[in-house]
Amino acid sequence: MPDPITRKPTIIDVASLAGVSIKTVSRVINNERHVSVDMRTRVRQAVTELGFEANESARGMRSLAPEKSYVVAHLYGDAGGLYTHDIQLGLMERCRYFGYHLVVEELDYQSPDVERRAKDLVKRLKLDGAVLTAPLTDNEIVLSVLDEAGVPYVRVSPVTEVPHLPSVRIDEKRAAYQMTQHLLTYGHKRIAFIRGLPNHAATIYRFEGYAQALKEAGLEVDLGLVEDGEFRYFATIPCARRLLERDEPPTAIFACNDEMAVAVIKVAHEMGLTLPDDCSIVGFDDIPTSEMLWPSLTTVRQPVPRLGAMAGDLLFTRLSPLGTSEWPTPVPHQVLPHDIVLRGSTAPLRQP
Amino acid sequence: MPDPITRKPTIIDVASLAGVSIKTVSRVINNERHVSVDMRTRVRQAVTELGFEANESARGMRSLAPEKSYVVAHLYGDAGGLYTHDIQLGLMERCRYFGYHLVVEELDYQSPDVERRAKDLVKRLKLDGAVLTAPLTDNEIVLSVLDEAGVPYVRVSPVTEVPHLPSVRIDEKRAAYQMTQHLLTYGHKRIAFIRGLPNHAATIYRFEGYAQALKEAGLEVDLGLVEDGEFRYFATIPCARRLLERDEPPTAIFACNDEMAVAVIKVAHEMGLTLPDDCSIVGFDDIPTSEMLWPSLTTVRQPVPRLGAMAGDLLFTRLSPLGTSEWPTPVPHQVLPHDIVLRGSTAPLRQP
DNA sequence: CTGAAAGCGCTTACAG
DNA sequence: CTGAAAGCGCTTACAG
Repeated sequence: MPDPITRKPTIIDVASLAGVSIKTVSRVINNERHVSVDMRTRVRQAVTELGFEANESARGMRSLAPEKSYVVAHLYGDAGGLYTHDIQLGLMERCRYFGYHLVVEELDYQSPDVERRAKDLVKRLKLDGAVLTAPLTDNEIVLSVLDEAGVPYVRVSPVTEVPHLPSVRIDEKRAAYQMTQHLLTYGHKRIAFIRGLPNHAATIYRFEGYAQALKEAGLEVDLGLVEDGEFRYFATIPCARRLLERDEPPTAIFACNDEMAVAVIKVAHEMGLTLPDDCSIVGFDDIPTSEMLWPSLTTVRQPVPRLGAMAGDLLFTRLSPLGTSEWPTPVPHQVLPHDIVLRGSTAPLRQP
Repeated sequence: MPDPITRKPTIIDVASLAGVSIKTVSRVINNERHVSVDMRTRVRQAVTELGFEANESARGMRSLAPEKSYVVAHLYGDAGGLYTHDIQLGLMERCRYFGYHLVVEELDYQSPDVERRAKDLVKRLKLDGAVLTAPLTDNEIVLSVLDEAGVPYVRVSPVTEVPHLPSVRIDEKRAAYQMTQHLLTYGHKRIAFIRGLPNHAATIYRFEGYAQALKEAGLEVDLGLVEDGEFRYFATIPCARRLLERDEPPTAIFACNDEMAVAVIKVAHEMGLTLPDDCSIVGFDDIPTSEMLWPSLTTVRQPVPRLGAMAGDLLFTRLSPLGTSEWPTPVPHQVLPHDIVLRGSTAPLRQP
């Protein structure tokens, strides 16, 4: 017989110390009803005295209700960027509040690896839930892995809204429409647009808003003024150069995220242009850098950490003990407000 | 008897289908030796035919060797910042390579909460390992929780090196020394220094390098030229203003991270100073913004993602099947190389 | 190389 | 309100 001091105490040790059956111990540690106060006290005391901790494996073997893992995942598809980090910041804050832990997983949506990795994640960690950001929000493989495993998830800014899948986003199209109107109001007519990666709501709807504003102003989208910057600084440098070196350069440039707008400002500086007089430049997101620049950047403020926090709130409300393990009806589709932040990088069109 | 189609298949189902004992099935699925090829094939076939998956709870109940979780954590103490994100970027890449998942946890080291949260994390997720960044690297509570749970960890840029605890860092002091020398070579003598948060190696050793370079040049540290910017942009704005509005303003400012240097540049612009002629400004880290600025920032390039990746490599090498569950001897203390990146924000001292 | 039996630490289902 | 017994799906230790 092993030394009782070295062995981890079991429910049997607790029962014999408290002088009750193991079933009673089980009832107490699981907070079941129908236990007398006396029993409860004696068991509680024995538990603390022995430092007893229930063996989760043994529990998991018999329990019908699978034990909650208290782990949720943020699944994202694009390596870097402040966007990802800010979503995590907001989500993390809610995780802490609700007592969950956050696992972050970058899934390469173009690789055959996705399915294996997603499945491994779900199985190994027994995920209680997930938050998806672009472009995984619309990735059929990832969604079906989660669906099959019964893992509830919230999509942040999906391309396609699906009625029964909760989502959180801003009104991308309207924001881009308003920003374009701001430029039009300043008298600009030759307004270039720099797109991000395809398959992102941020690219698709922002471009739509831009196009609609032009159209309503009686202007046409000039595809010669549309470039693809992949959301990234370095990819945007040549785009900005092409635009600004045209015979008739645009008088305003709308980059559909701030990182790309920063690249445009840099190129303009290098070319010796005076900002914002020679060219108005606007971005989208309001990353911290935008305010730090000179001139500081006119942009759309998207409450990114709040998007993450809101996604967490939806998830944790459903996962709470009171939750019905169903999404509420109607399924939530939150649209958070954005702001048009006017700063130093835009100015009225200079008269020729 | 339940419908065999709805029930998850067990080792018994596999055994009876394959016509062997459950023990043989156990041997095959655990890749033990001493099983004939014939048996092995029959069992394998039955496993795939039934879609059998071992029940981890049942396994965990008997197994002596605790099952690996394939989860490691990045524990950090300060909310935001690109540094944290870049560490994760590098670490994540190694996680993927070695087949691990990454949980990120922000622990408020000033709250009594830390211990409870750290313990919950270790227990719930059965962490296989952890990577710590400042200021948790030197937090006794967190370290002891990990030690007691037997979770191996790697510290990134700890304040105090401990021989038996692996670490990864750059030579902060030498880098700051070199950067200060760069300013001295340009003829600067009134060089201000902006510190970050206390308890960070980044604050302590960078200041030491600065002080040593001054001393060797026969100069003294003027505490009137030392400010505390908490590593953050907004906290640094008033510091920069105080410095630049002095009767005898510094001719150069060394901010001990880039975010603070960016704030200095912003304030200088707002005051109408010409950069770098009126004031040379340097930072530390080489965040992406530094290159995007105008003028772009002279700084120390710290390979942050590589620090994260290296921490991961140390951890995963120890966790690998071949690992001895001990750190190698001698315990690794990696010092990665840094670069002094000269850009547009520094210039020789203008002769009065 | 293979198998029959015991038992891990709990929860379930049933009886009182 | 309490308990005695069975059994979850595996691995361990032992026997052949």
